[in-house]
Amino acid sequence: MGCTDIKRIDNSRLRIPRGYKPEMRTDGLIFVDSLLEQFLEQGAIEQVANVASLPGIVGMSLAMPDIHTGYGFSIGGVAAFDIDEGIISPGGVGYDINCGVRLLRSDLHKNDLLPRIKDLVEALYKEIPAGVGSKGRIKLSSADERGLLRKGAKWAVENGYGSAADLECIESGGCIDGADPELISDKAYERGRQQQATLGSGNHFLEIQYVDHVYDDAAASAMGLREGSITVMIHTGSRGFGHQVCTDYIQIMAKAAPKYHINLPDKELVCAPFKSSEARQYLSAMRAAANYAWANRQCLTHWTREVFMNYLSISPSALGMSLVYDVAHNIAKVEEHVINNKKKKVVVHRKGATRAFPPDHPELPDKYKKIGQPVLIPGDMGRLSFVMTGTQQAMDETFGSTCHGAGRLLSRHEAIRRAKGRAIWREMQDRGVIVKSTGRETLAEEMPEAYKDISEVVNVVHNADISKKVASLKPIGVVKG
DNA sequence: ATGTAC
Repeated sequence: MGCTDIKRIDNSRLRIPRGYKPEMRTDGLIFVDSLLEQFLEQGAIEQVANVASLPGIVGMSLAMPDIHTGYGFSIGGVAAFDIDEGIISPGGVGYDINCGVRLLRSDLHKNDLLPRIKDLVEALYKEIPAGVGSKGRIKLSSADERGLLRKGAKWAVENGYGSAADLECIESGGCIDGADPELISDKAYERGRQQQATLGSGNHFLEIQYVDHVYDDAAASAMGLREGSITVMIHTGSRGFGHQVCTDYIQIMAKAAPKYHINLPDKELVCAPFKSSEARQYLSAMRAAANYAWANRQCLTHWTREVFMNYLSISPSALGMSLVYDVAHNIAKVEEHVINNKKKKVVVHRKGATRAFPPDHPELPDKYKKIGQPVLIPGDMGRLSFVMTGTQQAMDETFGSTCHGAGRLLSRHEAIRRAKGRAIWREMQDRGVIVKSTGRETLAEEMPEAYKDISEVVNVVHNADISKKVASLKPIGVVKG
């Protein structure tokens, strides 16, 4: 009827019109089909609308099909703001700054590994520190840590963790410029010093998988993926370090919003004008946390290769474990996008969303110029994960972004309640997945039924053409926090 | 996600 009703545009898109809430400056757009629409939370819709009311928003307030309610901004949200008139908001990035995923391919076949998978998972579990508050194997001095914050994965490679070739296959080369170690609190330094090169907890994991199905031969071949070949996926972020940075800057920005007369529909949306000193400081600290996460995934990669080589008694070349790609799922970046036929710099917030740049984009390494940026989308530990590629449609419609995962279906609490009296590890084993975790509660929170079906989520973004399916990956061994 | 409430 009126211009205040949510309206389905097509099979993949739902519009939240500007009139839905009086303070909205632009429309909201949620990528969901009618199947996933039934799981759409009212709170998440409100959050998309709230983000649409922030100053300087460019284009629409967007959300991906894995949307759910988060801190201020929904998880699965994408929003871009004008450099001159817009804002930056820590809630638009989230607490786990540069939580992200990397995928390693190998020359192993699943048949090489299946008979010995249990011991291999045990071996990985022994070498990869995991769990809440777990401490790392690397002893960092404060000076080391400052270098790491500036250099990210480059620091890891310089210190013997992996090779220079790895860096080419990481978003932003695994090192984002403009990180400032001076803007980090002592508390963050202390947490970060102990936790570098650890997996963490919750939905973070290290997973041994095999390529289940190839949808796009050319793209899969460019990534070195063949049906049956073994891959490893690592999902982790900036641990307590990024959490502390977010906490510190939410406090700082709580004062900034009233100072700059920004009207907030929800106080969790605390932000500051992009050009303000508070915003510049947050951006520099956030970049340090992003680099921390890239170093983290790089160090864990090194140990993963070591465990595989030692366990199988094979050489690096026989293993062939190279990095396919590494993406950030929680980050704010200054990027150039075409808006109304004009190139414009904007600050893109991706919170539970993946960059999905198209073929020929200058930020892509040569080997992916033809196919577009690899997009890595982890599912739950029982079903599948997906590899996709970025598209021009994403560039035109979503600031070069797509979904990031399955999205929770049950709250952690509800999942634990439903898992009472069950042995999730055994249920997983019966499904052909060997799982090793620090605690049974983590397994309960992370059991497959706690998540939406990743295949349904991926179908929406594939059909909307904001990324294209390349391959599905089936888990066979999982290390969890 | 998180020294899962300073």
